[in-house]
Amino acid sequence: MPELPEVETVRGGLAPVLEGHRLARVEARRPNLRFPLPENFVQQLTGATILRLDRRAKYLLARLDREDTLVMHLGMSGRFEIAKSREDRPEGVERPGEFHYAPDPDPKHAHVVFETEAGARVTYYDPRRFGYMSLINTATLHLHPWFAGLGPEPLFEAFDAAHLKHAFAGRKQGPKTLLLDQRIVAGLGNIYVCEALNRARISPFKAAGKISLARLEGLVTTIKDVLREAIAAGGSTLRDYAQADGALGYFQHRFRVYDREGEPCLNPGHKGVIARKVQAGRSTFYCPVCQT
DNA sequence: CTTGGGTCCTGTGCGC
DNA sequence: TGCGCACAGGACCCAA
Repeated sequence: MPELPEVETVRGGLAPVLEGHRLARVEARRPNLRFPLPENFVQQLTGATILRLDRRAKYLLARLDREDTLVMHLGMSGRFEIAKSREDRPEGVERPGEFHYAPDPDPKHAHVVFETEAGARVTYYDPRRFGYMSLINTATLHLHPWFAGLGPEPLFEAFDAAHLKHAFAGRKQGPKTLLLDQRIVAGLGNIYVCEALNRARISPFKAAGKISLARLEGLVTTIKDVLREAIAAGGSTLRDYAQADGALGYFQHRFRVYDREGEPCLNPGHKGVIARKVQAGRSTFYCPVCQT
């Protein structure tokens, strides 16, 4: 799924049509995504104004002029699309508040629909339905199980080598596995962890507790670099991820290891070939030669 | 506490 | 062309 750069890209795409806008109509086309939607989901959201759209880890947070925040997670295959209301209404038809949209291209997986008073329709699609949404009291959001244990944002200063040193201390698992743990750092996923470790030339399998502080400094730098580059590129479009406006991210063209098994390592100075191994149930792509 | 494995759900792409 | 299997961006839960 969408990892931090993709969620950040989605946030940026949705913000112009949602921030400061009132929801005129909300539709839940099924009672559950991964989890049941709140009983009063549609009722709570209808008429609410989205004050601001934020991101924490891989969660999108729509701050409402209500007690609750709309929390959304895209899971593996979640995606938003924005449809603007059509300008070409039939001649003479003037019905304020009634908008016309092009037919939904994928109605089978369109699970939640938001329409603003200004006439933007935001549809949430999620074939695998690993994504989820909920309404959570804003004042106690940080205490909610989804948020209470989250590690620092990787692009914030609090995420540094000292933090990793502490989090990795005594751990025998590889840094690959631990960096996927949202309690250690929040927002990384399989792709960007593989990419960062290759750039830092650190083995995904090395006991994390034995990585020197100096190499952790390098790792922190590459993590921040790869995330910033990916955000600038609009994220990575693999199978079904797209930006909210339908545009495709293009960071996938800059992958150095992810999904490149058998191809040459791009780090200079050697002729290593990218390998794939399953680690903790997930594919790890790495260069066996330069990642030590 | 750490670690590995299974699970949710559906779609796609590959080899035969 | 059809079929079965492996695999997919996440994260929780449980047992050892």
